[in-house]
Amino acid sequence: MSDPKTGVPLQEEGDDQECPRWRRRAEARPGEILDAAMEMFVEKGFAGTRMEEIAQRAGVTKGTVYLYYESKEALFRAVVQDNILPSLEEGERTVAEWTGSSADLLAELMRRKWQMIGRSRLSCVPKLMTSEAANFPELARFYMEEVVHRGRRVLESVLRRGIEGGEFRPELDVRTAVRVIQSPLLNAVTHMQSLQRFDDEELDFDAFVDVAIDIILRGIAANGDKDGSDA
Amino acid sequence: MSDPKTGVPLQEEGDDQECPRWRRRAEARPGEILDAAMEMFVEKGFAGTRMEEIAQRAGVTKGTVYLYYESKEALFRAVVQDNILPSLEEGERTVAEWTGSSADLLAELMRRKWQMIGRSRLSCVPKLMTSEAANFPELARFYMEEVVHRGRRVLESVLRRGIEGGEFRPELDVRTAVRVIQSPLLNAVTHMQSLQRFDDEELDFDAFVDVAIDIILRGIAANGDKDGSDA
Amino acid sequence: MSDPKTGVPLQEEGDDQECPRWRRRAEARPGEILDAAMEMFVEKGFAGTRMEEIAQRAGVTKGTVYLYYESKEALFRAVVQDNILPSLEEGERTVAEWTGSSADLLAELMRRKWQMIGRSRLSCVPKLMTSEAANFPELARFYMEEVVHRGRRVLESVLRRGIEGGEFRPELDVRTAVRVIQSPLLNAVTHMQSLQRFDDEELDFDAFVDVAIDIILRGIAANGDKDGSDA
Amino acid sequence: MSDPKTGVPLQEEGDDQECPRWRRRAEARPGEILDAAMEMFVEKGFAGTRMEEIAQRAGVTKGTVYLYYESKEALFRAVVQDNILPSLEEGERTVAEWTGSSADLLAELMRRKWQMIGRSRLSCVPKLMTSEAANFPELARFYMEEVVHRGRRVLESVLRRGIEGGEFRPELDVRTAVRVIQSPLLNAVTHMQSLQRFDDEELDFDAFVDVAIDIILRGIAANGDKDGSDA
DNA sequence: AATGAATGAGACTTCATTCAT
DNA sequence: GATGAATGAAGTCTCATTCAT
Repeated sequence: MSDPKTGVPLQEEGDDQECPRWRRRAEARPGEILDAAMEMFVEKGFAGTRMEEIAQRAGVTKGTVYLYYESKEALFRAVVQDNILPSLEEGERTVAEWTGSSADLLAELMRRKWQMIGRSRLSCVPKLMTSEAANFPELARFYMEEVVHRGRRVLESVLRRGIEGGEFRPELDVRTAVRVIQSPLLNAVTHMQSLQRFDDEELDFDAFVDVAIDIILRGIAANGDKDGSDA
Repeated sequence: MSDPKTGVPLQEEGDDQECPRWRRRAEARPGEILDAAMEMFVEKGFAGTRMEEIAQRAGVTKGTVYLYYESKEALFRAVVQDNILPSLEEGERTVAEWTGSSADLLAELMRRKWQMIGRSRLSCVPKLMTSEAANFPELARFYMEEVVHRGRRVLESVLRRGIEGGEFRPELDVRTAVRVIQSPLLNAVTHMQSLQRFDDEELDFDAFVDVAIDIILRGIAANGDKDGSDA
Repeated sequence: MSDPKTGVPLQEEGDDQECPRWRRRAEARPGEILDAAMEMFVEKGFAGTRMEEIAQRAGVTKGTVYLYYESKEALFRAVVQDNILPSLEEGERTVAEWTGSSADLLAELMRRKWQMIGRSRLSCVPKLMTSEAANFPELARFYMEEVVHRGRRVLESVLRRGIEGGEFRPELDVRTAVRVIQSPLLNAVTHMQSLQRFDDEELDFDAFVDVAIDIILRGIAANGDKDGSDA
Repeated sequence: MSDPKTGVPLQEEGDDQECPRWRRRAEARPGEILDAAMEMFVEKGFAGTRMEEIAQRAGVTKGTVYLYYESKEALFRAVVQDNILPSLEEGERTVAEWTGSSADLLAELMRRKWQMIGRSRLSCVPKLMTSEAANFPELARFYMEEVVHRGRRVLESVLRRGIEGGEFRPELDVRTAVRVIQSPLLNAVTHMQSLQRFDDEELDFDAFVDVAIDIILRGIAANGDKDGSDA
């Protein structure tokens, strides 16, 4: 969780003990504002969003937003950071604990990521960072290092493990392959947050993930083995 | 080409007849302005870009921009449309005329698209439309129909042809597979236009396209045939 | 004393009769708030001071200030009036009762005024009125009449008495001379409240008063007598 | 002259050569705005003045002010600096070149200062700096050093010269006396800029200066000589 | 065709004031 | 009596757009 006031990451302070009734509502505020801001930023972009719209959508007035976030920029940073942080270690743990085949691990990672992204607020981040990178260079660097690079490392380790186990083709250029493998999900999420509503050809996202897994696993499988994770 | 003044698609008007010497230079203006606008819009987004920055980058003053484009919105529409239109029929012609294998056709299409996109101004469009869709709904619909859907139709026809010819797996869900297949390139282009500069892990785009083609062709190949287009 | 609520001058109302124990502390509040307000107004000016700063400095919260003063303006008026009123008749009494020489009386008045001003809260008033006159015309008129003009009358009477007694030069333009005579102290007080802290050349205010008295008394002394009050 | 944009002192640039007709007006703008700002700042203080009022008084609109001054603060700094700078060396030159008596020199300096201050825009500075010192500490320091201290040095040198020449009393505490001597004029100027309009007792400023000179010169004169500069 | 001074609507932000607790 | 969350009017500043030259 980041400090609502500045948007800077923050370690826990244990000051939640005594809490008058009427603060309950107050403490929910930053969350409501954050959600409203996220939706607006995704829809209209940072510069295209008015603070008043965010306030309205959160059910408060302009001034109230400033009680919790000291500027529009701080609010944007908070949207990105608060939505990223909870999901950071997720994938790394799964890989470390996995005992099955590498193909199954890869499939599992993609499905899980899909679930997490698709149904949580994390899904806004790739679209936001793509759109606003140049306007928030600090944040962009943070995102690249703590999210993108870390995500790549995880996938690379899975690929190497699969190659060593003879599951995946040994001649694969691991670093490049990882980027290819990430593409379908990344694309789907971004599309969902922007052009989706103008696309009259609907997409069954669960089916999409299955097809992506299928094609990728066949695409990287070693010779004799062309079974994807779901026959 | 769209009418510089309104940014609305336009069929040729034969009004170039009388053309004093000094208009030559003048007619180069819209192009310079368009390029400058494209760069700024990609970098900072529509709302985040100031007309004066565009003018400066184009080497003119603010007022001059308004001689050619009647508003900031018209300029944005012109950037998108003028960069889209030239490439529209491209793929369709290639498919219609192709006589080789479907796998080779698919690989050729991807490489060609890459060349076109990677080296032309078209590459800005996916990023722009992703970021600004909600702010330009008309344009978004136009883009979805005339570019995205048409592009899908082309790839679908290639897949069907490959399936009929026994090259690709018959059980493929064609419409979904198309979206998976498009992802790597789409992703690469978008990344290039936004987060790339914050990514210290460089990427050899030509290699990336080859790996993507390789994985995809293997991923969709029918049983006995797992050769990608370049062994 | 002015009514804390409105800042309007007020004759005593006998409403202090019933007074529970816990009001004791509460009745100290206006004083603390008034002092805090005075300091802030002197430092930052009326418009430049925030109610919250005043509250903080007084050790209460914003809401509490409004329990005692109905608006920021009322608080400002109270600062000025409450600091002026106690000192109003002071000088007049001294003159009426004086039996010594006029030169000594003048010196005594200046020293006493200095003591009163220099060490009391009255010293903020000239600076405040100089800075905010145009924003508080009512108050400015009140100040001019009840303080400035009354002060001039007092000094004029001293001068006239000295002239009649042959101590001071008879050709003196009394009304103008009074203003000259007032200048050094007025200036010192104002300087103390504003630029003093940026002045690295310190000033011994007691010595300053002595020098001022010395120069002035010599400056206005009649022929044979050029002794200041302190030889 | 300070750079209109930032308010920072500036050395001359000789770029006035070719000047289209319509720039004439434009180049007068900063001056008009500066005058308007000066009047408003003196009247209402820095925080109490609205940019729109300044614009209106200068006969332009809000936006225009920002073409010439990048912020309200920069405008304030420009008001102070542009009004101070022209008068800086003035007094020092007079003293250096003087050949008459020290008493006459002192009287001349005071009269000249009065003329300069009383009739020029410089007169606003003492009031502004007194009121806003705490809000513009940089400027306050600049003012103290370049104006106040320099002014004191000049007067001190005159006093010392008079003492050495036997005109003024040798036991004078020069540094303190200087402050006493400066008071009347300083006070008059400040009063004129603030409380004057609420003071129904008018003051003949020229007479005031004469009386001040008279009292001061007698006040500091050595024994036998009690002639002011004007018998 | 080109300029750049000027405009003014509109955005971000602040802060005096209110009020439920 | 005291609090501090909430409000919304008002102020600073920006920038798309216009227009005289």
